[in-house]
Amino acid sequence: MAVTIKDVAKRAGVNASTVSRVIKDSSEISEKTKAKVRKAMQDLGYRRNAAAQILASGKSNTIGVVFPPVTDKASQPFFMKILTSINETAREYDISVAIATGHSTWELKKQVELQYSEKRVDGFIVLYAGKSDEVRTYLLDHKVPFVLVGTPLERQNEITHVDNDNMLLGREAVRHLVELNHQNISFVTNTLEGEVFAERYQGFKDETKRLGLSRGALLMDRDFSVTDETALVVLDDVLALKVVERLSSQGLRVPEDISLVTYNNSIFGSIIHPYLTTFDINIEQLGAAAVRKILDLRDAQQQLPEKTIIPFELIVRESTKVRA
Amino acid sequence: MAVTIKDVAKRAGVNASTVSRVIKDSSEISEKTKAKVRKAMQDLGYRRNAAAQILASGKSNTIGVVFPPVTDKASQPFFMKILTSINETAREYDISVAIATGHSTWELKKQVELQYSEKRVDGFIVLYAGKSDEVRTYLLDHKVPFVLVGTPLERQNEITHVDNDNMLLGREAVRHLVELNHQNISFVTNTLEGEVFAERYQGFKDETKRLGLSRGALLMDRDFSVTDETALVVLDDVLALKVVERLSSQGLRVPEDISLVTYNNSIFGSIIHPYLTTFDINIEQLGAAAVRKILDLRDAQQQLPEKTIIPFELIVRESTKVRA
DNA sequence: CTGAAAGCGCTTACAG
DNA sequence: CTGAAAGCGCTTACAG
Repeated sequence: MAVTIKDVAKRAGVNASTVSRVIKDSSEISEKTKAKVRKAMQDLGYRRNAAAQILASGKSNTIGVVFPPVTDKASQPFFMKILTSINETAREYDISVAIATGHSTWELKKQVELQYSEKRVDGFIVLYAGKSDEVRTYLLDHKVPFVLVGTPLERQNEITHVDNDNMLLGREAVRHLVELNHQNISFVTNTLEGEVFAERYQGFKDETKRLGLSRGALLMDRDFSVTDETALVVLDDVLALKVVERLSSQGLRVPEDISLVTYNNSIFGSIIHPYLTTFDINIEQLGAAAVRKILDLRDAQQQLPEKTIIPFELIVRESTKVRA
Repeated sequence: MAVTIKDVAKRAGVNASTVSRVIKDSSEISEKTKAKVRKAMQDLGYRRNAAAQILASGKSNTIGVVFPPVTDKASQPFFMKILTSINETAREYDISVAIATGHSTWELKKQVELQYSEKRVDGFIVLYAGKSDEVRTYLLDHKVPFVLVGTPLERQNEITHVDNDNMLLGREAVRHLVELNHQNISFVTNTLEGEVFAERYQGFKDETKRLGLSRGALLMDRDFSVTDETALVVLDDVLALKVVERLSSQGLRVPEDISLVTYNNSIFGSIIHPYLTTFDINIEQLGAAAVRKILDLRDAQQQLPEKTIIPFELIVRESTKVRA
């Protein structure tokens, strides 16, 4: 059958345990022996058997990625992008990725529990934050290592998480618009829930207040309309598309009549004109940082929960301009 | 540590091998013994150790899902949707899912090779079709079980694949428009490559020809414009958004002046008006069928490559109307 | 229908 | 620096 450690050992004229040590590049082994063994591995085309290694070592070297329970939400480009980034970073550390998806938190919890109890994974990266749910409760209760992408609304102090600074994101949007000479600025949202809205809006309010420009939030619903605004901060790209359309039906053009800055830099922002001025939230780094954190947690190099802030970048495109 | 098969055996007063047989619900074991053993498993909270099972059985019970090499492409909703569907179907069969992502076919091939040679996966589902590449060559050359989602352009006869009937999809689009009394219909594309374009366009041509309405394809580029068309068939949702915009800038409104039918029923089609009339290609079923096929292949219940056709459904929304 | 035993391919104290 | 041995937790012929 396949080439095993024993075959390599025989060919190299050493013991199997030595081969094992060479595989993990143990500093105990002399360079000479290492070279000899590596040559034998080469010659034979040796590949480790993952299952055997996991069983013997007790480490799965696999992390589970938990998607949000709503399938619709999961089809946003964000998730595929971060999954790619997680997978690539994991590979650098020779770690595999398993996934948990489902239509409800109950299903998700079942999967998470199964994967962990069958020792398929060493820990999890959870791709949704906000309020606590069954999944998180399970992880916390059973002291399973995990990191959250986003900011938890509860027990924030006990959860290692990775996120952008959404408050700052709120403030910076205002700053950009004010630099373009805008004064009458509103924040547009289609939800009042979730930590993303809460924090971006808070940042928006803080900054407008600081500048003496205080305004409220506009809810994007049937009755949405603007009054004297010359600029808007919109919660995300997809919503921004709808806002542009609505404004247009009210005879307002972006950016000629009204400027608009939004978030996420997803593909939605650059399909049709005006291409959207948007904050890139650096999904690649979010994913990479999440992987590093979960590995730290697993190896207990760091036990205290901490928050990692990922920088963002303003992408100026067509939806904002200087107020005349 | 964790509860093992031995603990269960002791508690149930049987041999470990009997417990193992109960786990896989072997017909050799009496119902009485099964009940006894199951009770013991319950009491002890037994969970199998996945790695041990894989090592001993030689089956990983995991399938690898290979994403296309371009990250941009991978962020289309299609991929996350099918991944979800694959994962859910796999779960029904007690199968895990591993993923392979990368920026180049070379990276992808490296991963695929690694996963297979380390015996992490039993086979693969490849999420992109078209021309052959390193990945597919590797799989074919090494006789690795795999199924393609989409239609291969080469060696089609040797590859098990799952796809919609794109030719029929082309014809049906014409049919829908003709039913609405349209006669001057063109096909709009932004690429001349790929089997999706080739087949949908072929179907379009066949049907228009049959009806004596023959027209060519319009390439969506800088110079795009229509002449006497009253209806268009557009290659996909995202392109359709751009087409609507371009038409609008030429003073043509959809569907008042020109009808438009497109494909994929992605989220892009229902963000802004006109919501697009589109064919739902049934991604869930594509994923589910792919899983079943790869399991069949693995278990060699069926060795001959075959094509599985997944049905589609026309979703009529706002972008098509009866020609006055 | 059930048990005893060997084995899957690694890792890791323990010795030297 | 290297080897011999036990063990990780299962599965699966082989016997009876």
